[in-house]
Amino acid sequence: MAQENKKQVEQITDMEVDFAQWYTDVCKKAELIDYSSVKGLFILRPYGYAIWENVQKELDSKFKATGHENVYLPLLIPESLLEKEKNHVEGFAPECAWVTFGGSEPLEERLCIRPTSETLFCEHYANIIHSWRDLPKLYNQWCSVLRWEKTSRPFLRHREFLWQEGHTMHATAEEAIEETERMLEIYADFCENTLAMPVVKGKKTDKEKFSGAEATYTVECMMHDKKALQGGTSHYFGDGFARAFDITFTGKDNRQQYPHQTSWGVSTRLIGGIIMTHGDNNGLILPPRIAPIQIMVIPVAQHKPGVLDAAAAVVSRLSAAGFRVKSDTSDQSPGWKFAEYEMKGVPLRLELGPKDIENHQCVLVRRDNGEKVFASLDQLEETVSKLLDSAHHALYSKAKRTLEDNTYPCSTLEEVRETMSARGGFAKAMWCGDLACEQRMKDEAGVSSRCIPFAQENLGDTCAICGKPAHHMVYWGVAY
RNA sequence: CCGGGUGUGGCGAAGUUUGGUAUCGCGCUUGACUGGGGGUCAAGAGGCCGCAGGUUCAAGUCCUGUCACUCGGACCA
Repeated sequence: MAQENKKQVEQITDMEVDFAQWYTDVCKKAELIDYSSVKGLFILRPYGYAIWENVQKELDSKFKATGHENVYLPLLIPESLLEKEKNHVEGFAPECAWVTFGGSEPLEERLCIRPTSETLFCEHYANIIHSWRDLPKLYNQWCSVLRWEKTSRPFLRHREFLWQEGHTMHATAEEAIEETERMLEIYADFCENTLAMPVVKGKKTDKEKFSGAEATYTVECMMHDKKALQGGTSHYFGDGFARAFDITFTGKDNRQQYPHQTSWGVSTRLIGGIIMTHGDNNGLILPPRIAPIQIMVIPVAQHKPGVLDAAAAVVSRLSAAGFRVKSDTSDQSPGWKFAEYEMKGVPLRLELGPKDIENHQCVLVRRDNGEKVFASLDQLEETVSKLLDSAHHALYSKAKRTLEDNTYPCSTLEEVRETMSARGGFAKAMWCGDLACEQRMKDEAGVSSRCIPFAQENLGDTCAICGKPAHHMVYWGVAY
């Protein structure tokens, strides 16, 4: 019954032919995105935005469940404020956009359109944190930020993008580190259990860590083209920003001290990850737990008496059971509708025609594997629930296999270079910890360090690059 | 930012070499027949040829500039 090998959608370039073009085609044809008149600023169309709304809904409830509160800080940052933390401003200044006029009057101080809000949070925290009783502060904000990137691509690199940024302050370093790890765990859980995207959890090297952070943690995913995409990051700042912004509190011991800080975020880039992790040559494949429409009901021979009523009844039943369900009662042919919702990645299609109604059944077809089943209308809710669940697990396992099958242990730089140029994917190799070696890996093998995984393996005692004693096993790869 | 490619109804293209009435397919609108994998027929609508200058009697076509998209690189989370 499976039809996964049959090409149904001709407007989408095959990913084997041109992966970048396939990706762009899917974004456009599935109506996730449109271009605007300014480079790098994209329009999120209803279907694309709906995916983001589901991301927000899921994550927001996880944040709230772990004690975080939502806030909203301003869009603009005075230059003097941005400059307070040296490393931070060095990292972001090259890609800031500036407001220099208010109406027709030049401003006395130019204002940066936020590329991230650490500085704003710090300024605010300096005002509201005075005592150990004021800690911890667990804030999050959903907003957009602006970074003047030189090249842009739908979801993967926007100049303006939507994200959430959590910013927290803690009395001790231990607490802050714990928070950093907790949030990374939430991201990992969300990627795997909601988006069906397996991750490699780990720590960034100093070279790859966030500007101004003491440590950056990441979840790394692998795309269909075997390149890496960072799913989310969580940073530990120590008290560096607190010192720069003069944030102090009086401890239980009546001593003035600096609080310890974290920040963490995910962005609409995750949507690009979903597309490139699960999609195929017929278009998008959405994991059921994030899909805006989980079940599309397609009435067949809908002009015949009773068909539309039966379809509406199925929609209200499934909707009452908590599923996200729609029906397409337009006068397009059923075949057209099949292709359309396949392209849009709807996880489950429900066909309902006169023959089905007569037999008190419907036809259910899974998007991920094309499997078709005839299901009695009696246990419809249970059947649908099981199918969506299996689809989630199948997508996860498939992606997990891709990740594992394309991760290669390597013992020398030369081996990394050969493996990466021949097959792509991730290389795992031992590393001494020197920036020079990391740089050589980039220059000579074309890969950057993705992370130092929490799950360390001992592949040898010496650095794959210089041969000196190794301290870490690192995942290397080409990143988006 | 550097290098290559591309901008012509909503989409995909031809036309540019050699300047001379704006073309084709899909889609769209209306109607009829259809309907279990992108249906058939008929009649219609829709274009400042990316934008701005210039050359010319005449510019989609030639020249200059500019913007955007795209591929590769550099930069970047």
